[in-house]
Amino acid sequence: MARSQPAVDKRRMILDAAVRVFARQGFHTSRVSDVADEAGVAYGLVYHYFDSKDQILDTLFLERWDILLQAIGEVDAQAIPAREKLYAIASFIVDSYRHDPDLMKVIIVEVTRAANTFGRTHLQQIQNAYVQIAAIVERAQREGEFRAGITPDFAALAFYGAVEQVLTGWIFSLLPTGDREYEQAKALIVETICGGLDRVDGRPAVAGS
Amino acid sequence: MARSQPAVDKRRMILDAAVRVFARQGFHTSRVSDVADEAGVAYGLVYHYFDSKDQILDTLFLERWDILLQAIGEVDAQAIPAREKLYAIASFIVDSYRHDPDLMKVIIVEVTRAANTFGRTHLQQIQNAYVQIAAIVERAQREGEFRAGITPDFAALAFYGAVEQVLTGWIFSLLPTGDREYEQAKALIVETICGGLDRVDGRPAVAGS
DNA sequence: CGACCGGTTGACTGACCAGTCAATCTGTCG
DNA sequence: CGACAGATTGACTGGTCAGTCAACCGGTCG
Repeated sequence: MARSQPAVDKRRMILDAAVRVFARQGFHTSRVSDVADEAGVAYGLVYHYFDSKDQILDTLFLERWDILLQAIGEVDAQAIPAREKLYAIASFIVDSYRHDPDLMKVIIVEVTRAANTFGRTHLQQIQNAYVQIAAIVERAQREGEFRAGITPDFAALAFYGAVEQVLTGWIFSLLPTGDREYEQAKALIVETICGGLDRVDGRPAVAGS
Repeated sequence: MARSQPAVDKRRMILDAAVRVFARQGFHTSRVSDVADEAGVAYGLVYHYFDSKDQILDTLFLERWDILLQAIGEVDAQAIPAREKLYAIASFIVDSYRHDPDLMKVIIVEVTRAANTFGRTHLQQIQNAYVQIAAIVERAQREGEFRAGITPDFAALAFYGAVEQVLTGWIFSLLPTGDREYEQAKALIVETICGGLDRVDGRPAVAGS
């Protein structure tokens, strides 16, 4: 068996296995032994690399959320309309789901939407995303792209809420999945939040797919 | 001690105690003995009235969700614009929170947002709400009040997502609470989802409080 | 009074599982 | 080689609770 000097990264294998197990069974019905088995590793090794079962989930969440926050920051740094910024953020999150649905499922279901369990610990981190989105809205209002009257905090909540709700719909098979659906969702999220549902004379309807 | 023939309703006392305990500690860190103690009742009596700890939560959820579904149905039966229907639904949910924050916290945090635990069992029931909201949107589109192009399912998701996200904000103190805030939230949810964030010439900004 | 019964009690049990730890393995370096 | 260090193993322990159950209580009825 070809293996490099430091051997295969067992820590990484445990994290990857944990994603699969947590996605399949849910965090709190997963036993540490399930994760060890899935990783093909002895029970005790999990505790060589992690202090606790919780810490595994913390690690998964923080790794990914940092990437998200950084992506939002980069989007915001570009000189493009706010609507396009929101589209880029929705895209990033949707594509994250497309690329690794199990990981996103775990993060959303077990952390983000579980605010009284793990979310509690990471509330600050989660809120960072809202704050960044609110800043985008606030600037767009100041510059006249978005109308005033809707508080930026609120708009951020609604935007993030829509994104999370759509992912949740995919996760629990309430919505069809697929490349077409992913692209359509990005467009519809932005179109709903920015354009609204109201019919406004002279404003064209959204183009189909 | 004055007590009527059938004695005080111990079953109800257990349910009410459960709401307080689950809201305070979260469902899965609450012990059945915590609920019994809070209700001032012996441990075993809980199992006289309920088959399991889970069934207590199921009961709380179903009781309340039925009321919500019925309220949505009644709203939809009225001959008023869709925008007002959505406002009435948002009002109902927000007022439910105002009236009994602990109960709504438990329902949202432990059931609605916990789709892989309890939500799984009640997915159908939860989805009923989406379906009813989508029907409102669909009709409004057919009648020209809402523009076409945004699928009703999607609009329902975004609307419900915004409401749930706001409640979550209150529950975890990310948003200020209070009568003013509740009224403002109702208006802003509807204004965001129906009116959108975009500035549209000739459309007035939202009035303040 | 005495039998009966639903409501009520709380000690107890059985299962489960996170986390520990002593032993073993593997590789490296002098 | 031999000794040391870090990686790896998995049996075991301690604590936690959900759910059970045998006993008890207080009212009702014949």
